[in-house]
Order: sequence, then C-alpha cells, then structure tokens
Amino acid sequence: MLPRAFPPSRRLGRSFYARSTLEVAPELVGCVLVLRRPRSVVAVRLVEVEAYLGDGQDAASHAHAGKTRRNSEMFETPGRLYVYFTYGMHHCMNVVCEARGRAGAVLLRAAEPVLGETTMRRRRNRGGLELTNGPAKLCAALGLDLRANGMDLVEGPLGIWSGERPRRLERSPRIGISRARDLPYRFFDPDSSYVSRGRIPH
DNA sequence: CCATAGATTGACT
DNA sequence: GTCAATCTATGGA
Repeated sequence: MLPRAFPPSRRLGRSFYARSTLEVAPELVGCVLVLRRPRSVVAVRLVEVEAYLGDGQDAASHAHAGKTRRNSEMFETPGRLYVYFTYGMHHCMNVVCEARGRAGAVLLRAAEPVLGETTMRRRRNRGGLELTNGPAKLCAALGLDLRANGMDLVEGPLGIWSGERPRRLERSPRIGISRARDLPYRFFDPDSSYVSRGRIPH
C-alpha cells in the first residue's frame, strides 16, 4: 500500500523532456522515479545525473557519431527511456530529451530509495548505499534491462514525479569517460550519501 | 580507508 | 580487434 502523500506531486509530461538536455538534467535531481510492477512498487529520489548531448556536440556521447543500432533511442520521442548494455554485464538507463529527431539523453547515475527497499535488496543482493549509488546498480535495483529500452515515462508503469528541489545542487565533469572530460555535465545533490563514488579518469 | 585487476559481451571501426 | 557513460573482490596501509 502506498503512503497517502504519494506520488509526491506531478508526473512530468512530454513537454518537460522535450527541451535541451542541459536544461532538463539539473531539474531531474530531486525528482522521484516510480516503477509499478504487477507484484511490486519501487520509488527512488534521483540525486545524480549526467547530460549527454547530440550528434557532433559531445565526444563522450553515444550519439556523437550519429545514429546507430544501439543509440537510436536517443533520437526518438522525448520522455522515453534509453537503456544500454556495457562492460559485458551492466545496464544503464537514460531519459531521452530534445525534440524527436535530435539526440540527447540524461544518464541516471544515483538515487535514494523511497519505496520498495525490500524489492531492491532482493534484486541487488545487497543493502544500504550499495543499492542505488551507481548507474548500473540503480538499473539493477529497478530490475531494468534492454527490454526497457524505449519505455515511455509519460504514460505507463514507469514515470518521474517532480519532487522537492535539493537544498544545494552541484555540477562537475562526468564520471568514467575518456573523452570530453572537461565538460561539466554532471549534476548532483552534494548532501546525499547515495551520490556515486565513481573515479574521475586522469 | 584506498587502489587496482578482472569480469564478459556487443557494438562499432 | 578494440573498447566500453561499471562493479566487485581482493590486498595493502
């Protein structure tokens, strides 16, 4: 059973996502991601995200060299999910931004558990900060894989609700990339202990 | 606490 | 063939 004051506010609509990726990314921090499944509900508060821009503007973006089979969802309808598989075993999830036909996405890197912690512990086989303090950990805690690629956030079982703005918001270069290391496209709530510990490459 | 090596596979050059 | 928007175990201070 959900708490009475849940969802916390308003579900983000198509127009929220259909803007420049760099505008959307910082606004996602503090929002609440909810996934309703037949036998479980999980909700997390987003505390760390990264913007990845379109074709030619951002050397670290999957869309940098144009549309391919893997990244095609980055060019699709805003407000959908772009999930990719990496390092032979991990999935990471992004929120698609920009008008359809223009690439852009926000990687969801870390979040705080709000509801369904038991479900997440089972999926992660771990607890505490290890539940959701990294992009692949978050995806695993939600039980999402490539089958969720293209899932709509505006309608259906997966959605994002606006939440209380974080007291502070910081930005920095992105984690774990080897190109465009100077671009400050990572946004996070410095007061959350769930922010990922990702190493910054030299 | 910190640093590092290994895992493991699909996408792309 | 190379490399990846990462995680975990392990070993040392």
